[in-house]
Amino acid sequence: MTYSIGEVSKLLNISISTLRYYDKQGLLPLVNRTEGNIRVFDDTDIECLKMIECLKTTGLALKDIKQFFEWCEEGDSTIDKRHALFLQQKESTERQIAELENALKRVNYKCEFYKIAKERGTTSVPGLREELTLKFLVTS
Amino acid sequence: MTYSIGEVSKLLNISISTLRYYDKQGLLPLVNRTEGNIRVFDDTDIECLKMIECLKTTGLALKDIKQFFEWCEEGDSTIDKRHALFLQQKESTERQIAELENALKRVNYKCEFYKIAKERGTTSVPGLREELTLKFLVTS
DNA sequence: ATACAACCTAAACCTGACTTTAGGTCAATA
DNA sequence: TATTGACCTAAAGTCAGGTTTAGGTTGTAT
Repeated sequence: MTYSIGEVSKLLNISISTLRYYDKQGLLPLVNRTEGNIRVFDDTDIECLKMIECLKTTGLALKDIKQFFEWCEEGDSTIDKRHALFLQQKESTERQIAELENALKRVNYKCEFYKIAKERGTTSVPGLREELTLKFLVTS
Repeated sequence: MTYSIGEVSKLLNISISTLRYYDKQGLLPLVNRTEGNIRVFDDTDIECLKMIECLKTTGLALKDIKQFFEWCEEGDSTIDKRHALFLQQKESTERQIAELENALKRVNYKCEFYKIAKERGTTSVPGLREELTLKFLVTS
C-alpha cells in the first residue's frame, strides 16, 4: 500500500508542509520517490510518522527523535544511550509537571479571589490579602 | 530604597537584558530615570518584577501579564475580565498537566524497556513488545 | 584628568517547529 | 492539447522571549 503526501496528510492529520519539513530534517530517510521526484509513502513510513508523533508527545525534540532513530538503526550497542535519553526525559517531564502543579495552585487562588471580588463588585475584600501585594502571590 | 539595574538583576536573578526587555515591552511603566537617563528602580518596581515572575510561572504570556496590569489599573470595572483570564489559564494549565502525565507514562515504559534491554544486552526481549513497533508506543 | 565599570539605545540575532511565498513541474481529466 | 489540481524546491517569514552586538554615555575612583 502506498500513499501520496496529500493522502498521508489527511490520514494522520499532519500538514503537508510539516511532512516535507520532517523529510528535510532527515526524520523520514526511507521515503521513496517516483521518477518524477514525487514522494511515495508506504506503510513503514506511516508507522515511522506515528512514532514521531508519539515521541513528540513525550516532549522529545525533533533532533532527539532523529538521534533516537539513528541509535535504533545502529543496534544493541546503543542501548545505554537510548536508556539515558529516556531517563533524562523522565526527569525533565517530572520537573515540568511539578512546576505546573505549583502554577495551578496560584491560578486557582486567583480564580477564587476574583470569584469573590465579582460577587462583591470590588477587589477590596476584607479577609483576603491585597490583590497587587507581593505577599499574596509569593505565599499563595 | 533604590536600586540600579545591575543590583536588581542580582537581587532577583533576572538578567539585565531581560529587565530592559520587560521595560521596553511596557511591563515596567513606573521605572524612573536619572537626569542622565539611567534607570532607578524602587521597591514598587521590585514588587512589580516579582509579580511578573510569579505570573509567568503560571504560564501567562508577557502580553497577558501586561494586559492584566492594565486591567488592575483600570479598577473594579475590569474584575470580570480578570476573572475570565484566570479561568482560562486554569483550563490551559490543567490540560498541559494531563498531557504531560500521559507523556510521562510513555517515557516510564521506555525507561523500563531499556533497563531490561540493558541487563540482557539486547532489545529483543521475550515478553516485551518490539521496540520499533507502533503498537507499543500507541498503547503503552 | 583619566581610566574604567556600569549604564544607555537600536537593531540584529537566536531557538524550534513550523508555515508561507514564489516560482516551477507533474499527472490526470475533458 | 489544454487545463487544473497536486506536487516539487529553496528561501523567507512567524512566534515568544529573550540575548548579542555595535556604538555611545554616565558616574566614580584615583
